[in-house]
Amino acid sequence: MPQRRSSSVQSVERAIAILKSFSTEKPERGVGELGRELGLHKSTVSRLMTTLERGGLLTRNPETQRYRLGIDLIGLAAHVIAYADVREVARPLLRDLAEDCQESVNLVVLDGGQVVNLEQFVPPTRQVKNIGQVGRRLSPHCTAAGKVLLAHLSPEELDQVLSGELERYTAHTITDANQLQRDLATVRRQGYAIAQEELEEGLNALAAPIYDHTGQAIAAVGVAGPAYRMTPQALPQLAARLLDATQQISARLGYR
Amino acid sequence: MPQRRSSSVQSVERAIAILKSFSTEKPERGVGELGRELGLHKSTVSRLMTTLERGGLLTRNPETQRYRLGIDLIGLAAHVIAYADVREVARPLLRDLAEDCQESVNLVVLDGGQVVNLEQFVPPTRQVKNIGQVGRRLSPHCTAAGKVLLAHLSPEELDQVLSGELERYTAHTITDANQLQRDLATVRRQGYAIAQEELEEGLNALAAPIYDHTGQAIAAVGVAGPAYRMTPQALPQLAARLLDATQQISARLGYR
DNA sequence: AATATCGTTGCACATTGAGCAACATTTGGG
DNA sequence: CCCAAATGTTGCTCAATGTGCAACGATATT
Repeated sequence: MPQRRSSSVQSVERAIAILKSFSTEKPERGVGELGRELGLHKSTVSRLMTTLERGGLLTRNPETQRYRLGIDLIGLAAHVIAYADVREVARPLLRDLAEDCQESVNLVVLDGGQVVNLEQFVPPTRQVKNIGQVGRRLSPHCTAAGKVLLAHLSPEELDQVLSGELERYTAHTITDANQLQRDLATVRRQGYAIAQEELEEGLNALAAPIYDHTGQAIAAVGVAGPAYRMTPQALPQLAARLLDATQQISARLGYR
Repeated sequence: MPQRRSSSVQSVERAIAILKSFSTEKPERGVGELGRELGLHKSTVSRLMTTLERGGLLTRNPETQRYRLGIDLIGLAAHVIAYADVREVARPLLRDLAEDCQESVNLVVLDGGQVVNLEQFVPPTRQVKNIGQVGRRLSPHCTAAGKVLLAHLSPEELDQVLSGELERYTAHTITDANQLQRDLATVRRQGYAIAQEELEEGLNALAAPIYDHTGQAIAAVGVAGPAYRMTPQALPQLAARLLDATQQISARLGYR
């Protein structure tokens, strides 16, 4: 009696696991390889992948016989409405922001208590090219953008999100709920958030909210860079530039 | 004996059908509604959708109880490597192109013998906002961009694609394979394709190829607009501007 | 209040999916 | 050059799993 999780469809669960096993590091995957990783028989994986391929969610590289994520995912992603407008509106402004600041800029939202990266812009000169970051999920308490979004939740929603442990990532991560609450109050007051090496040593970030026409903070924009460039002295200027961008975006979404 | 299609997983097929049932017109869907549409029992659909939600491919609107496509699809789409570079490189240039031409611009690729829209840019002034077009599939023979891509296939691949009927959409649709072959030769010669009301009455289009560093035509850019604006007299100028953009993109991808 | 519509859940059956093993291919090494 | 190891696909078989049914609780509509 395999502890059947209430009303879930096993094969679909597995199919999703297969889709999610692809990443920037592993953009192409084989049947046997995945079978081992997921603890499934290769025949099972083979059939699941064949089905996904028929559905357009996977394509196969005719040379290597291995699979890649399929183009139809792009169509599906395009219909993820929730934030389609924001992305569309924000894109050009964030591109400029990234260029002006010469730091990488992210557009994120809160989903299921986590911060999800919708879009990333890296300044054209720095050829870092970490496009794979899009879709990445992070804890909100250690991210500037996460703190911005938390700061705009209702007390109940916030409690919900903070009910669990606050995981420690670095020496500077805020792991105490009360301290975080105080920090969020500051964020609300000054209109933007700062995170100094709270997620990763040597990584600082700034973030500000985007409001839609109803006044809801639906997304946040973060600017992140190495601590030696994003010094306490440099932050005010960057923050001003950031707020300029986010306020424009909010305005174009009908805010105020 | 339900004619079981060789080694496909039924529940996964159905899950994919559910995902694909979302569209710009129907961005939110309910269990019963979908059950009727797909000919499945609501309990079945309920369980499938619950599973998809757990996997992040669906979200539910807490107010209406209905489902939407989930944010994780954005992450998956971001890992569809095949054309990630092209999109990234092409975006700013195509935005400018759309603005200059004051027509809508599309970035498309060929997949499974069909033309798939990867990205669409509508000139900012015209608030048409048909973002839903992304992911749409069209027949190649009646599209300017489709003809560009067909023109760059090997003879065998081309035969493969043209093996079926050429469906007629308007009086101008090319439905004769030989005539199409001649048209494709013209496309190859002049470096771009024209489609005048071949897909839709009153809709004209231009398209040109994008080459990657290996010299392969991996994508095409189309400019489409109403026939009364995209007149035969206006086309040469537009084509020049289009080719300028596509050549720049190709160059940035390492072509030549 | 009464009725319709919604989505979820326990139950029971058999359909469907998964493991096994054999197969056809390809790859790499000795 | 051939053997060995790994690849992915397919018939077969059994039972685990997914599905339809029906009953339920919640909302919405009249």
